[in-house]
Amino acid sequence: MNDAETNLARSFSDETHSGFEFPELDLSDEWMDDDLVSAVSGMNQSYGYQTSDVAAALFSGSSSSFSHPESQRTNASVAATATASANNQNKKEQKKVKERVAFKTRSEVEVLDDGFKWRKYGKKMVKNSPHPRNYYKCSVDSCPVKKRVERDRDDPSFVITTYEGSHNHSSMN
DNA sequence: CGACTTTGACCCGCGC
DNA sequence: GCGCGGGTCAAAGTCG
Repeated sequence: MNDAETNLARSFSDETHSGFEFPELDLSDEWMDDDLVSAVSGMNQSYGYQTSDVAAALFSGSSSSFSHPESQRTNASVAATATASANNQNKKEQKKVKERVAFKTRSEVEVLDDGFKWRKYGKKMVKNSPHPRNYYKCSVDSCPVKKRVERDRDDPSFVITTYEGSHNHSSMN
């Protein structure tokens, strides 16, 4: 882990950021699954924004209801687009009830501190991208949450983080 | 010394 | 049925 990132992330929530560029949150089909897909984009900061608020809200409220006051302060812009799953309860939704939440964040490091501890368990090269994709699991005892991190194909300064499942616990302790 | 990364192999679903 | 792409396992290595 990186202490510098952690400290930055922790202290970031106290600052006030206003120069927030919101570069056209495009939900491409690549990561638009048939499940719930939400997207967070933004941060003119290269890294160190506070994702724990976002993550906490998502993990507690299951991605549709996102009215967390903290998230506004952190400039996390959320587009809760349940578009794909709105009229698509054909086949997948009956089998897979796992919620899937995708973030697209501007960052130069892919391991962002969201308040949880992650254990990497895999790395793969993806076909449509020159960048690898990393697979993480929550390292807390019997927590089923998985996380997938990859870089944007044509904008490597963006990182796409996909959470899957919800935590059993409040934090990493 | 324990917890975590790394990395190739294995597995599985899907399209041809 | 086979090959490919994506996801996971697990043994060995690394780090604190």
